[in-house]
Amino acid sequence: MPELPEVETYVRELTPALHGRQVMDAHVLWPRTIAAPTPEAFVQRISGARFIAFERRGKYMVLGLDQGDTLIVHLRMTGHLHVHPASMAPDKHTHVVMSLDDGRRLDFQDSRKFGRLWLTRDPGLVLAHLGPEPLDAHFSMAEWQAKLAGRRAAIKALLLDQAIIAGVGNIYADEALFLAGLHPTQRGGELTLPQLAALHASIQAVLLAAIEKGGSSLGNSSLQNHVRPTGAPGNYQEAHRVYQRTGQPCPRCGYPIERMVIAQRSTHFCPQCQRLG
DNA sequence: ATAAGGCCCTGACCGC
DNA sequence: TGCGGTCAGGGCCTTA
Repeated sequence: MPELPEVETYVRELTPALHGRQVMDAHVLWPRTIAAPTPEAFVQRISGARFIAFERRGKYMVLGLDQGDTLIVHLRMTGHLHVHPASMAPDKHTHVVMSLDDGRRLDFQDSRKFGRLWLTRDPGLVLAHLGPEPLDAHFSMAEWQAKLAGRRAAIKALLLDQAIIAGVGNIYADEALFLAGLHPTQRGGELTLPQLAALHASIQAVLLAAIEKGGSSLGNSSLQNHVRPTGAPGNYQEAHRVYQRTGQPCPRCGYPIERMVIAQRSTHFCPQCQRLG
């Protein structure tokens, strides 16, 4: 559930905490968390490396190190990356710990264990499958149109496809479709030019507004899906118009929000404001 | 090439 | 109170 706005918030807030910090030592407590290289090689190569660059690509954090490696982090559903005092005991869902040269510790914790870390000299290889960045100035209508042309799958499913557009997940797909007034089962390839333009604009608007609020924080306790590096939650969940608001009145017309399943994902929409056709 | 379904995981929640 | 079953969900993998 951390999607583009949540990951962007992470990268922005981790930058001042990690910039110039050196990893002194690392431990892997759940080996499958390390996608590549082997956990042993991961520990060896990250020890001694210094964080010098901080970027986001889609839902990936891309943290550049000074010895040629890049640490790539994907939080998936419930992953967290936090800087703690070294004296603080890691919680039970902590799978990777990295001791820093300032007496603090960078912990990766993830109750669902779906999150992954890569250490690579070629980040482009890990990120090669990703489609355009929705907030990039180069994300044009022409490219958007081309990506969806001929596609017969539901637009909701296509919005979740990271090769079509990078960084949109279940929350922001539902919110963008509502803003654009599009029914989630509409086939992607059958959208008209005005509909494509409305969706293109809605995706950008909803992502920017969510970044402004530090992302959306949902769930509770150990299933909290997004807590900022500072420990604060995001606030955008209060602005959700349809996501997880089944039965509540549509903010535009008052009709109850409905829920359906598309591509095995719960989908929330207003049947009045988002009509097929 | 595209689409659809399974899988990885575990905490929350429900019914008994 | 406790137990078993079901669900959620991103993205990779397999199958059609």
